Amino acid sequence: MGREFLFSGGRMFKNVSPKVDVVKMEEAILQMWKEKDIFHKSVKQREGGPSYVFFEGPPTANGHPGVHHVLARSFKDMFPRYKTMRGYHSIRRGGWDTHGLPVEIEVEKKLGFTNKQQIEAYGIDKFNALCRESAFSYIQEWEKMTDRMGYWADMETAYVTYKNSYIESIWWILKNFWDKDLLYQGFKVVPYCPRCGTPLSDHEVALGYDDAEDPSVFVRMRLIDDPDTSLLIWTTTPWTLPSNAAVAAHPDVTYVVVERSLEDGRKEKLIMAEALVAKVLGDEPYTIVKKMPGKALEGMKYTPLYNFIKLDKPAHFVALADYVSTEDGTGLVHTAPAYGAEDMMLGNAVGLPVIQAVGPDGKFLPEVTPWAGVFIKDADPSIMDDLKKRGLLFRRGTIVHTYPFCWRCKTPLLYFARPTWYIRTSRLKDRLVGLNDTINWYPGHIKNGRFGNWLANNIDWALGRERYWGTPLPVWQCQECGKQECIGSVEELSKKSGRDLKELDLHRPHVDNITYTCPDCKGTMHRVPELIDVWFDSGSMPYAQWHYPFENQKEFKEQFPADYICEAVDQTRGWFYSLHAISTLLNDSVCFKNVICLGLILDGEGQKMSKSRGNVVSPWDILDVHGADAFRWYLYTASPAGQERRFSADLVGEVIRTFTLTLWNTYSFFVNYANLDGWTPDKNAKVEYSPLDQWLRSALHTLVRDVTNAYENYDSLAATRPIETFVDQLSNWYLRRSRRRFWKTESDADKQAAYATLYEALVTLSKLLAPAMPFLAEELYQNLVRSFDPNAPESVHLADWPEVDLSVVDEKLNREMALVMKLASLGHAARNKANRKVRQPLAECAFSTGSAEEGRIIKQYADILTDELNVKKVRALNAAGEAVSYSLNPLPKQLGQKYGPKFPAIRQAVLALNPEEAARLLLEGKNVTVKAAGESFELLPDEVEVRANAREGFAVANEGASLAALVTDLNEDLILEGLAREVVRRIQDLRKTAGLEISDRIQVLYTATPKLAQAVEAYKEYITAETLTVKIGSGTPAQNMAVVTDSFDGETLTVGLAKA
RNA sequence: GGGCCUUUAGCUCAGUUGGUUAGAGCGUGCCUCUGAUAAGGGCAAGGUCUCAGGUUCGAGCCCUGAAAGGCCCA
Repeated sequence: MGREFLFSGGRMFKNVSPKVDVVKMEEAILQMWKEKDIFHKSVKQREGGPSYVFFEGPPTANGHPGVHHVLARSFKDMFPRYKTMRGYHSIRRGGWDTHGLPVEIEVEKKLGFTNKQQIEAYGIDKFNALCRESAFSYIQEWEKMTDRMGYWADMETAYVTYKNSYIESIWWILKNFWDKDLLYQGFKVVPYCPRCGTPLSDHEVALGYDDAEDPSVFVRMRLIDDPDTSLLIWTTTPWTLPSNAAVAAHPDVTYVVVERSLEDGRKEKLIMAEALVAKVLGDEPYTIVKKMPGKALEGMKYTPLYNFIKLDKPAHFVALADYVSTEDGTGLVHTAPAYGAEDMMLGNAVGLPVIQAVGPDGKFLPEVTPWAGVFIKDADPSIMDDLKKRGLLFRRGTIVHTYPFCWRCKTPLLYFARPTWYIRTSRLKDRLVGLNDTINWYPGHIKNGRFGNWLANNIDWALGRERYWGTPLPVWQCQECGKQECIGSVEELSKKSGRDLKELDLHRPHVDNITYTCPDCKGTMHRVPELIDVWFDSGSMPYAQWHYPFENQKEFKEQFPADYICEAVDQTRGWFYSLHAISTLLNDSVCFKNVICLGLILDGEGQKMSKSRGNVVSPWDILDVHGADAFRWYLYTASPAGQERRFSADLVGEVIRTFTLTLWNTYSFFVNYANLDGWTPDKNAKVEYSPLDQWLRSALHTLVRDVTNAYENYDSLAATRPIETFVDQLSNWYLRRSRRRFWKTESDADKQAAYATLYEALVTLSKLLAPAMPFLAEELYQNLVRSFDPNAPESVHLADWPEVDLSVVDEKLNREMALVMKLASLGHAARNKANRKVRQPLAECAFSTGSAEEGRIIKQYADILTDELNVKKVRALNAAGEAVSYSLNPLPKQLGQKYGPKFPAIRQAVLALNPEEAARLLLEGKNVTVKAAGESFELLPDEVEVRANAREGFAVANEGASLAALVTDLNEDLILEGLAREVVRRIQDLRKTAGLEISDRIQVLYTATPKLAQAVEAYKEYITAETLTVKIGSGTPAQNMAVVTDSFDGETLTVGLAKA
C-alpha cells in the first residue's frame, strides 16, 4: 500500500482543521451574510414565486430576551427558510408590540409612581413619551440576539404598534365592528386591579393566579321575623359584606334548621344546607329541628349587616340561584352584585340594588364610616372584629386557595361592576369554531382541545382599558345627549372637527383634545376615556402592518392569511385568539392556515421560566459558548415542538460533541484528502459506485425524502433527528469502511466513486441542514460548492432544496446494510468476549441471521465484514454444522395477526417440533407444517424465526436471531501479523506526536525482542507502506529521532523516526 | 372545580397499525479501536413502562378509574 500524493495545479478546497471554533465560525458567516445582504437576496430572488406568508407575533422589547424567545424564533425561522429554498417568496416582516400595561409599569417604577393620580399629575403627555422610549429600551439586545441566532426577519420594515398608521388601521377595524353592532358598551363585573386602576382581560387575569391565604368566615344573617334564627353564610371576602344585597339558595337543595347551644348556654337556630352540616358543625352536638327545600326559603328577610349605603331597591332577602353548590361553605351564598359576576347575574334577575361600598381605588367610600379610605384587604380583620362584637360572627379562620392577582403588580384583584367596552365575539361563536376546523394545529390536540374549547365557550371580548399608553378607543360621545360615534380614520376625524389632523399623534392626551359638535344636539363630542386591550393591537397586525386599507391593498391581499405562525402555548388565549377573532369578525376568514404551538421551556426543576420567578436563562450563556447552530439544533431535536421541555445548557454542549464535530470531522477529512489528491467535483464524471457507495446514496436520498416530508408536515423532529442518524452512519460506517479507499495510491475508479459519493453526501447535507443549522450549512456550502463553482448561488440559503432521486433509494439495500452493521457489531462483541483485540487477525467468523437469505448477504458483504472485523474469512453458519444447534421462534406479529386466537396453540406446536429439522427446511426457504387443535397449518419461512446457538469452540455473541461465531485459534502467521500491526500502530502514534504531516516520508530505526523482530522482518513491506517509511533498519534510534519504547504481547519495541 | 398535556433507566428522551427479550444518548465502571474525530466500538450495572381495573390469543401502546406534575380556564 502507501500512496503518492497528487497535487493538481488547479483550484483547491480551503483547508479545514479538524478542530473548529464554532462561535468564531458563526461570527464569520454572520459577517458574510451582512456584507452580501444574503437575507434580502434570498427573499428577492424568489419574487414571482408562490408566496409563503409568515406573521411575526410581536414581542415587547422592554425586557431582556430569554431562551424562550430563542425557542420561538428558532421555530419561526426554520419553515420560511425551507420554503424559500423550495422557491417560495417569503417576506417576513418583523414587528414590535409597544403598548400596554407592562410598558407603563416599567415607567411607573422608574418614576416611583404607585397610582394613576400621580401619572395624571405628572402629565399624560410626558408619561407617554417615556413609555414610547421604554418600549424599546432593550431593542439593541433584542436585535443582537435576533441577528446572532440567525433569525431571519425583516427588521428594517418591522411594524411598530404605536405608529399612527398602525393605530389608524385599528380604528378602521373597530369602526367596521361598530357598524356591524359588534362593539358595545356594557356593564359587567370585571376583574379589576385597584392599584393599576383598570379592569383586566381574561388572559391577563390568567397570568396572575396564585395561592393566597384569605379569611374564611361564617356569618349569621338574623331573620327579621325570628331573630334567634340566622341564615349562615360563608365568605372569603369580608370586605364585600357591607355591600351584601341578598343571600342565594339553591331551589332543589335540602336545607335544615339546626339548633345548637351558644357559649353562654342560650340556644340559637341556624339555617344551612343539610349536606354541609357535619362539615360546618363538626363534632359539636346539635339538633335538626326542620328540613325544607331551598324553594321554601325564597323571600325570607333578614337584618342587613350594615346600612352605610342608601338602597334604591328592596334587598336583604333569600333569592334562588342554580349556581349555588354544596361543595363548600353552607349552601347559602352571600350575594353582592357589585363584586361578583354570578352575583350580578342574580341581581339583574331579581332586581337587587348594586351596593357599592368601595371606590375604584380599592378603598372604602367615605359613607362607610368605620373604614372610610381603608384598603379593602386591610379592612378585613376589623370587619370581622366588628361582626364578632355584634355576635354575628359564627366562626373565622383562614383558607389557602388560588386567587387572581394583578399579573404585573401582584395586587389582589377585585371583582368589580364597571362600565366597559366589549366586542360581541359571542355572536360569531359558530364561525369562530367553524373556521378553526380548517386550521392545521401542531400539535393537533390544541385545535379541538385547548383552543377549540375556548372558542366553544366564547364570551365577549372585554376591550376597554382605563389607562394611558395604548391605542385609544375611537369612540366620541356627546356630553349633552350621550350620542356616540365611532371614528374609522384620521380623515373622518379631521372632517368632523374641521381641522387637518394629519400630524396629530393618535395617542392620549392629544386625541382627547379633539372635540366636535354633536350632530344631534349641538353639544360637544369628546372621546371616551378608554384605551383598548393590547391583544387587539397584536391581533390587528395582518391589517395594521400594511396600514390597510388606507395603503398597500395589494400587499395585504398577497399577505393574508398567513401560511404559518408559531408561538408558545401560552398564546392560545392571547395572540392566537386575537388574530382568529379579528379576522373572523372582519373578513369571515381564518387568519393562519398552519400554526405550531410550542411547549413552554421549563427550568431544571420543571417550573415555567418567567421573569417574575427569576429563573430565566440568558440566551447569551448558550450563544457565547456553544453558538447558535447547536442551540437551535438542540431545540429542534430534544423533544416534539409542542411538548414542554426542561432546559439545560449541558445538553446543548452535547450537540457539539456528538453531532457538529462528527459532521465537521467528516467534512475536514474529505477536504484534506481531496486536496492531497487534487480531486475536484465534476458533474459530468461517470461514476462507478461500489455497493457501499450505493448504500450511502440510498440512505442519503431516503433522508432527503423523509426530511422533505417532515418539513411539509411542520414536523421539526422528523426534519432533524434523521439527519443525526445519517451523519452518524456517514462517519462511523461509510467513512470508517472507506478510509482505505481514500488512502490508497491508485487514483482509480473506486477512489473517484468514494470522493464523488462523500462529496454528494456533504453537499446535500449542507442544504438539508440549512433551515435548521444555517451557519454550519453555509460553511460547508461555501467551501464545497462555491470554491469550485462561481456560478453556483452565493449562499446555501439562495440555493434550491435538494431534489430526491428516488431511483437510488433502495429499501432492500438499506435493510441489508443495517443487518451487516449489526453483524459487525456482533463480531466485535464476540471478539470482546474472547478477549481478542481487533488488531489481532483471526481466521474466521461465521454468522447466522435467522433467515434464508443470510448466505447471500454474508457473501455479498464479505469484504466489508472481513475488513471491519479483521478476520481472514467470513461465512454463514452451516446448518448441518458442527458448530450450531437451532431453536425456533414463532413470530407473534405474523402468526398472531394471521391466526388470532389459534396462535397460542400453533406456538406450542412449533416449539414441539424438532428444531434442527425444521430449521433446515426454513433456512432453505421451505414451509413447515404443524398440527394444532385438530387442524393443520402451513407456516411460511418468514413466520418462524430460526435462532442459532453455537456449540463449543466458538466465541459467540448474539442478539435476537443474529449471531456471530468467531474462531479464536491463533497460528504463527496470525500472531506475526498481529505483532506487525502493533508496530504500525506505534509508528503512526509516534508520527502524530512528533507533529509530522500526513504526507511526510520517514526513516525508521528500531530495536525489538526476537519474535517481534521476526514479525517486522516478515511484514516489512506492509509496515513501510502503511507508515510512509522510505528507509527502515534495525538499530538504536539516532539523536535527532523521535523515540518511543513500548511493551505489548510479551514483546518490547523501541522505535525512532525522523523525516526522510 | 373544568379543559388540555405529561408520567418509560440516575438525567434527557424514543418506542410505528397492540406482537411476547422495552430502546437511544448522556452519566458510571471495565475493555478496546484510531494519521479524520473533542470521537468511535464492545461489555456491565441501571426498568414493577406512575397505580388499579378492563378489552384481547397478546397491552408501554386501546378503554375506565385513580395519583403526581405542568399549562390554561374558573
